[in-house]
Amino acid sequence: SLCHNITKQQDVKPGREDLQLGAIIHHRSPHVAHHSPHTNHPGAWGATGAHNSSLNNGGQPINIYAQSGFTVNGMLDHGGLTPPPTSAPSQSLHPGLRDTPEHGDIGAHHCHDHSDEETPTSDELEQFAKQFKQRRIKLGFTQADVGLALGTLYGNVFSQTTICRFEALQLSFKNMCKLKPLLNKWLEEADSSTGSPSSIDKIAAQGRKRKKRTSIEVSVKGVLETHFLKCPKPAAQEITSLADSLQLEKEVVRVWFCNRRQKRKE
DNA sequence: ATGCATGAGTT
DNA sequence: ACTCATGCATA
Repeated sequence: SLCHNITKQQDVKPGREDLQLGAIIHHRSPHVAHHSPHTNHPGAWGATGAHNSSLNNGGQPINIYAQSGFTVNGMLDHGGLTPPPTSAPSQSLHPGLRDTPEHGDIGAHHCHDHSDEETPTSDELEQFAKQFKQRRIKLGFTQADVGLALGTLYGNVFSQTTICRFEALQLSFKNMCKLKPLLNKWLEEADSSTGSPSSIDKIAAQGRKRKKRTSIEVSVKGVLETHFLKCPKPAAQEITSLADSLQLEKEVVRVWFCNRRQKRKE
């Protein structure tokens, strides 16, 4: 629900005006091995390797996934290391909703005005995201570094993906608002920190079995796209028949539509 | 950077 | 069964 005003320009534009100042960060890149060439295979949940984003050793895919809990649709064993603390209120905010409307605060008088506590506007978020990225790069940190730092700093770890999406404004307005304060704090802490950071503890792993990512052929995607334009929210039965005709698992098609819808809102 | 997937909370 | 926040794995 952010992209309305925010420039979500058609991606893929090599040279953006954005400055990648010569901050050449080398750091050890976490990319690892690839494996089995065969793509999807209904019902095959290979244990996937997980690696440590930062300090990855020899490149050995450390398999942290246990054999125990499955995750077949809906059922789950909760094992996630989701940081429990902080925020809990996840009130729905309508997709199309813009700035948060002011509430008539009766009796609630907040006289302190910190740097920014109030909900930012889309433009402010855009500004911040841009600035954030620049400084992050100048300071020599990767997106993954930041995500990890947020964890050691505030207990909420985030992935490289999320930081990336934040910078690219690809999160919902609400989500952007939630993360901004954290990233802002990290930023302050980042350039002012001289050499105090220690922090290298994060509980290792938990077991989780994840379905191998299905690779949908381009031609098939085309068909899905076409259907999406006509009906972005197909009924269960339509999904079933569509999946059947495309020779995909129903679940895969269902998820595809969910993700497609979500993407549209970004 | 992005595609498909998971899971908690809603509808 | 959906939305939303989030992330592993991969391009």
